[in-house]
Amino acid sequence: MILEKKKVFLQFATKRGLRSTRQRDLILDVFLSSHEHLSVEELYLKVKASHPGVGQATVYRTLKLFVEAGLAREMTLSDGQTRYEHLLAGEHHDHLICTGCGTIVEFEDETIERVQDEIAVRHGYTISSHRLELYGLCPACKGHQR
Amino acid sequence: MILEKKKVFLQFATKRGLRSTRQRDLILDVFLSSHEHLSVEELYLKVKASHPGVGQATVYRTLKLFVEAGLAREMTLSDGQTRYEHLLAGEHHDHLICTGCGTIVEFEDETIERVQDEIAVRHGYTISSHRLELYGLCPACKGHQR
DNA sequence: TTTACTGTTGATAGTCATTTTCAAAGGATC
DNA sequence: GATCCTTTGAAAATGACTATCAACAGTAAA
Repeated sequence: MILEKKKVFLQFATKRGLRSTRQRDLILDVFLSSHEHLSVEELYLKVKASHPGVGQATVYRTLKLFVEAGLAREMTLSDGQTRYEHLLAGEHHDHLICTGCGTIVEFEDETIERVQDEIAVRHGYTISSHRLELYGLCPACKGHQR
Repeated sequence: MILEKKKVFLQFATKRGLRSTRQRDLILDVFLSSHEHLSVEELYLKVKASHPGVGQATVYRTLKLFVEAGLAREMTLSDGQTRYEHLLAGEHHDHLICTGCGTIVEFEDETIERVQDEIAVRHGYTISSHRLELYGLCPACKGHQR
């Protein structure tokens, strides 16, 4: 699974004439081995923890490459930080975000996808992507409420 | 309709002990008379066109007041600019955004709203708001494609 | 209407995330 | 290993937005 993705990036790099460097390998490892929706800063800190020499500009640059390679998806929530999440081939999912603790749950719903297509057709649009975020309180945070 | 909204703002201002100033009246006029999804910068330019003395900090501040007054909604697309759109009482709508020319179409769909609620319940969440954006090419831009 | 009080404004400096710049370092190819 | 040219790290630059603060202007009482 991780190997699979490494191969994808390798192929992408080859096709684009990119060089293979320690930094890119390292950042890819850290990215692939984390399952959260990491912000660039968080990822940078993780990388720096094991390899202090890596600059954050490199992390920014490399994450953009992952997006181009189809390995990652950029997501901008309303907190002003760009996050990157794993993207499995052909997969689409949306997010349920807790406004209390920030927990993000992923979900997928076929009905919504279908209705979206209908709406697009009705307006003559051809959809290339979409973004759906539901904001609210998760079970735990509801409990803590006064 | 516009008068109605002005009254809403007036009431809000009174309740909050805000003073009525030329700048706020002006910015409200410009905001209410534009039907697009304006970014702060765009609105600032419109305001400045007729009244060059107004500072952009005031535009930023005033738009936030409109949100608090329930007249406007903040929306952040992926272009890094905050936009403000009109908000009618109790109304919810989503956006269809052309990746070619940036045109934004609003739509509302009851099925999607209902499915969203179901999903939230399934995960034990209580939804307070949501955001749905569909990105794609509008009919005009599809035509221009090579 | 004048005065005194206090909210508001505009200019500017500050912040924060992200991008650009550029010299030095390091892959890749011969 | 020499050469070429991409990549890197540090720091400066950018862009959107926010905070600061002295000057200004509503407002309500005198």
